[in-house]
Amino acid sequence: MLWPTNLNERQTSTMPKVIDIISHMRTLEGTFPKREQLVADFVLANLEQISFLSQYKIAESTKVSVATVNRFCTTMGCEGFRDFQIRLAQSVAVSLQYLGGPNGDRSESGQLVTQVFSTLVDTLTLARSQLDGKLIETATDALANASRIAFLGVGGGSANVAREGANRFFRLGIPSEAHADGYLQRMLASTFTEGDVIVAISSSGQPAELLDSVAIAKQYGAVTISLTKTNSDLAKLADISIQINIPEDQDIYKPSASRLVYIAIVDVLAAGAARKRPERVKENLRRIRTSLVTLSEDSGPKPIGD
Amino acid sequence: MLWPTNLNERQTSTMPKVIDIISHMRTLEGTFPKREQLVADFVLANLEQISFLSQYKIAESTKVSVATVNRFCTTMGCEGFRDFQIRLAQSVAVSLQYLGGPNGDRSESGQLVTQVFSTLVDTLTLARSQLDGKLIETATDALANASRIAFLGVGGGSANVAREGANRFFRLGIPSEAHADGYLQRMLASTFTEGDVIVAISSSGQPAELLDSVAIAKQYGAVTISLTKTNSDLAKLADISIQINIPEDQDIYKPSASRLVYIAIVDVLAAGAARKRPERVKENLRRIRTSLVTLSEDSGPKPIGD
DNA sequence: ATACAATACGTAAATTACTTACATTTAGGA
DNA sequence: TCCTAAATGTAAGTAATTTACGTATTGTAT
Repeated sequence: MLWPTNLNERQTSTMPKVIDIISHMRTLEGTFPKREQLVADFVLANLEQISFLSQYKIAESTKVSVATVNRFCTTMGCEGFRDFQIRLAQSVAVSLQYLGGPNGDRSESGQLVTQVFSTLVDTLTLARSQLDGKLIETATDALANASRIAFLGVGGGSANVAREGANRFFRLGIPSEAHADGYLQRMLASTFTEGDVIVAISSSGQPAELLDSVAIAKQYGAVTISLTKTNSDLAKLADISIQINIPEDQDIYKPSASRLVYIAIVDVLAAGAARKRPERVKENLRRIRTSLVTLSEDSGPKPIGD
Repeated sequence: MLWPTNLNERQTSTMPKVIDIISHMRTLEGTFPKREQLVADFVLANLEQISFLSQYKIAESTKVSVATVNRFCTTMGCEGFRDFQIRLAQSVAVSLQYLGGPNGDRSESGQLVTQVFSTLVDTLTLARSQLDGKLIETATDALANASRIAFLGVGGGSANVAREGANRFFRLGIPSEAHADGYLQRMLASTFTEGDVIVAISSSGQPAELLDSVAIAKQYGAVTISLTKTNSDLAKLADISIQINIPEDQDIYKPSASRLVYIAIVDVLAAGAARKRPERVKENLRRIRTSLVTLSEDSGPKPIGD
């Protein structure tokens, strides 16, 4: 536990609520009042330093009043600035643990790399906390027993995730395809029936072609799984909905981390399904590996399918 | 003084990543003055709480004066109580990391999720440590100024990474395409010339079509960037080689994390290139966003391209 | 459009916490 | 025993945080 466990009533009053304050901050991103948002931005941009600064310094740097900085802390669910400072220090320490800390690379590019990677790690952490084991269990069960699977996605990002899905699952010996075209999706959906599984992927959860396809497939008895935003239309429609709530970064120069999270979840599903049908998987992977060996002489263990 | 004290030094000097103040305290055990030793004992006995207590409370509990508590902090090599508190919080957070957090989800699926995600995070960390800022700088420079870019990949995984690349870069206003077919790749490569950039992606770094394509494009004056295994043929061939050494997991049930790392690196490149041409990027993203708005009524900030 | 309510924000006072200076005590050695 | 230096506590001084309150801004219902 990161929080005081005895000594005074700290413990009984307002305790663990916030597990990882950095993720929490990203979650709240955009919901802050204007000036507090400035503080949030500054904090995120100076994670490592914040804990060693005073409220006053932060107020100065962000051009807001000290009180606003303080309010920002309470908005974050902390007791006050002090409390916030400590919790942030802990979160940062944990993150640095993963990222190798303030290593020598202070160049602009080095910072860029760090920034992108830490966002990814943070986002992965955030997503992981939203995944329910039971739900994954249900989903992998359906997938492992599917007679065929279609991964549907619309738009660059989701379409690629869909391809990844197909790419993973056909290796398990389950006929799998990915489609990004709305008409094809609907047509395909209408051919799906009992024993088949549709996986609809969308970070917005709104595209009409996906909603239609899922509805159609459902009607004919196929199992529908969605991988999408919490409470979106798509999430409500599918039989099994893996719902993830990821704050999209407001920095338009920074690629969104959500695709990566989706791919990670697809990985989880594939790994889970693989465990449920070990013999077939082994045999299939062996065959695939064999087919690749002829393509290059080097015969060491290598990633399957580049 | 053990650690750098002010902010500027903090950044430049080689500070230990995570200062382990706890073991430092244990090292000094016994060398403290009598009353300070009392403080040390108390701190070690209440590690998790200390950071949320005030000097007064500690002085009270240990029956020493506030000044002694403060002196204890300076003998520990800290600036003062504040500094000590933060550092201790960080050490404690890191220690607790290893002891397995409040991971409620002990189901088999929950563990599966944890396993996949932590593998990913570990792999990302590993990759991050192998990335050189200067190289990224060179690569983003070339990309940002490219008149067109082709992302080439072979096989399911790399081909998808290539698509991701194209998907990212066309948003920046740079004509970008992705190809997975060996013949197309070679044909395309022969049309590339000065000002154009080829990005060849392969986790093995051996596919002949990639090697050929890179060689051809190079010959006609295009810049070639590779994203591949350290010291592979492809890495040796390309002008700018981003080399990553990732141990492929032997657990065949566990999807390989390398694709994810490659995508992360593509993200870095895209983010870096975006920063180098801010105006064009902003305008392009605005246009894309606008084009999407008509597709769904919700107009809040959303990921671009689902 | 207007007025009312709610939220957001800054100023300044109040409080709390931390630091330092100095006086007193203690311990060890000549 | 006396002297010195280190150790400790007291209390003053300083810095930082929190709270209270008034103004401005935003949103909403009439």
